[in-house]
Amino acid sequence: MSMSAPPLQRRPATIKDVARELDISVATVSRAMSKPHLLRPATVARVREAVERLGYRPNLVAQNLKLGSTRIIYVVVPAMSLFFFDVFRGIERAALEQGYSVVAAHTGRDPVREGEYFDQVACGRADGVLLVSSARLETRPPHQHQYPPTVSVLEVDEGREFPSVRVDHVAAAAMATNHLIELGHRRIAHISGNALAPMAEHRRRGFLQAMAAAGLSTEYCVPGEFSPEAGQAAMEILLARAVRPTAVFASSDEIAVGAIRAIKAAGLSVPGDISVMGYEDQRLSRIYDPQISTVHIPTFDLGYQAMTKLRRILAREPYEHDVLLPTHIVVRATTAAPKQA
Amino acid sequence: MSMSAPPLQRRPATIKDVARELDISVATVSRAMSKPHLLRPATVARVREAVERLGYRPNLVAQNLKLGSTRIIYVVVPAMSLFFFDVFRGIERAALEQGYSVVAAHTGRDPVREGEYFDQVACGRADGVLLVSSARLETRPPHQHQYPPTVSVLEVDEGREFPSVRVDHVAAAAMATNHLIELGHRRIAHISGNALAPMAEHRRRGFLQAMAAAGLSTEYCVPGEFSPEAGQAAMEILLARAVRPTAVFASSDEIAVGAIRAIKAAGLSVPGDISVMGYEDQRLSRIYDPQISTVHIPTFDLGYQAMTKLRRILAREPYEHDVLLPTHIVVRATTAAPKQA
DNA sequence: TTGAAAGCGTTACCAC
DNA sequence: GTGGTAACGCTTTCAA
Repeated sequence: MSMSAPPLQRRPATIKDVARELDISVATVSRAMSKPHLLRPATVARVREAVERLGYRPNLVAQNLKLGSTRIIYVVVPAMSLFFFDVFRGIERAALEQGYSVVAAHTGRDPVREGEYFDQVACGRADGVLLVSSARLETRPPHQHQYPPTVSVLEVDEGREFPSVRVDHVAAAAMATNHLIELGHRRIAHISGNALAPMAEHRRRGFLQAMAAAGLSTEYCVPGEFSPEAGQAAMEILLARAVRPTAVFASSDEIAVGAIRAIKAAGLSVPGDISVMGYEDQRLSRIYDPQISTVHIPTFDLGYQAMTKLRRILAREPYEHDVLLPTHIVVRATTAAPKQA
Repeated sequence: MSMSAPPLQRRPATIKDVARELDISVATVSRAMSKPHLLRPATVARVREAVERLGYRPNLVAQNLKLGSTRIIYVVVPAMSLFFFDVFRGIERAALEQGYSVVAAHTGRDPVREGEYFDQVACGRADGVLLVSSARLETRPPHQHQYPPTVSVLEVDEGREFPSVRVDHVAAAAMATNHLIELGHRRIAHISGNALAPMAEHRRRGFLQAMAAAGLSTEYCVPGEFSPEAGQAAMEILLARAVRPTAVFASSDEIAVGAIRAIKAAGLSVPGDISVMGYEDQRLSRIYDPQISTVHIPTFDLGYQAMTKLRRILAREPYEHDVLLPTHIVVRATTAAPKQA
């Protein structure tokens, strides 16, 4: 095995090196870089040449320290799923337009790591955070001291009450449940998402409300996780019941995929024997065979508007605290009226 | 619409505030934070209390400037796909163990943005970069001055020759093609990935080599992109041929999904009429119905080992320049012998 | 065990 | 137009 020696890394050139090289002051070099209109064009040209020759790049860390701003935004995401990355795309677009850089900080739904990223930003690493959903309040470690400018995306953050751009998951989940009820279903199951995710809780709540309003039993409500595997396992449990449900509202499209697998594996058909409703309208729900009926969440816009709001906050412009975006149902091939009404 | 006023943000406490509060020197406060063993326990306790009370957090930017290190790694990813995020998970795990923070920087396969992230790191924003695949050489803007410590993951970066941890995509793609050949297929198609992605090019090359070695025609090799939509469109073109292929090697699982959709839509069956081979072994290939035969790429290990290597480089320890990890074929439900041999 | 002060690489104010 | 220099918030050497 051939080992390489560590590469010799010469010290990067600083503003002083450039100034010394040209026998001018560092102030002039600095101005040539950021405010060239204040200088004689000839001077700017000389500096540019020397900068090129020495390979000088301004040290961003020093710049940040002096300026007190980084123009970086941390996007804190609980998990790496395509759903969250659709939100991220919207954020990225807005950031690009507004002169910010964004980086994604992944927490794996761990409140401790979430706290660490908040700390980094509070300590000057970035100007603000976009919190894409988050951990449950009760699982969080006690009292962070002071939060950096933050906007919640996709979901309110109960307890901290950050400004938000979100959808009403309770209402949207109720809407999905009502779609099933209106088709004529009475025994409707729900497979929920991760116990720690507030979004999962809110979707479950919407299901319970809609069922209660229709006077239906909620005995088919089972816990799950945001993954096809968990969806499949939960559905298998549901199928083992003496009296099976005729429809299931899954807390996400991924869960729906798992549920459909389980139903097919049991020799039943979708939606012939059992209807399946997803949530999120991920690309997966359009691609899957059969295509999945689901609830559309305007992920891109959510991200775009959240970043825009954060910019306003940082610029100390007025903003609306809580912004709600609309959702709607997308009926595809996995929901239909029950066989025997 | 109710507008909130900008929140009044009091200046965060600095080390000086704490020192003044206790009438001690900033040096002592600094030591109490990072080298408490050098101080009288009573002093440390007093400082701790004041820090708590004032809500002081050391400014990381200032710390970084002084120390010349951030302990942050930028993970530069070309696209937000689950495939890349499996790699990211491995990186994260290693970083956690080794005391680094990682953030994901997304380029959307844009060489300009890739360059910007490199610049940020070269200017001190992070200690190094993990380049997960990258843009093609010819599409890159000319001469960046000096690269920060970088490790290529998943693929070599031709032209810049960073140390790497990767797989041999040419060999792996040839392996996949040979699987189809060994099953008895002769008219084998290939749908390739994004033209700008080196990985797509290498997989295509592997296909061409294997076909040439078997003396088979490569007339069914068509361009595509790493998405189900592109896979579907490409497959439709292939199906319109006078003589159809009996098997197709897709450059990714996502492309395979699209191809399968097109085949089914044409009233044909997989693998009865046409076999489909994927690549990457994403979770999708296990979840899809039918489950997709594919090439397994050890994404997690790739990420883990790349981060470990980068740590060695930063610590100026010796390391192996180019590390190759093995791949293998996973035969599932989409490949079989052709109908009429 | 603690304090004074230099210095990390910038920017911006105040002179000239 | 350009230069000198203080300051951003921290760590660390040197002295005491």
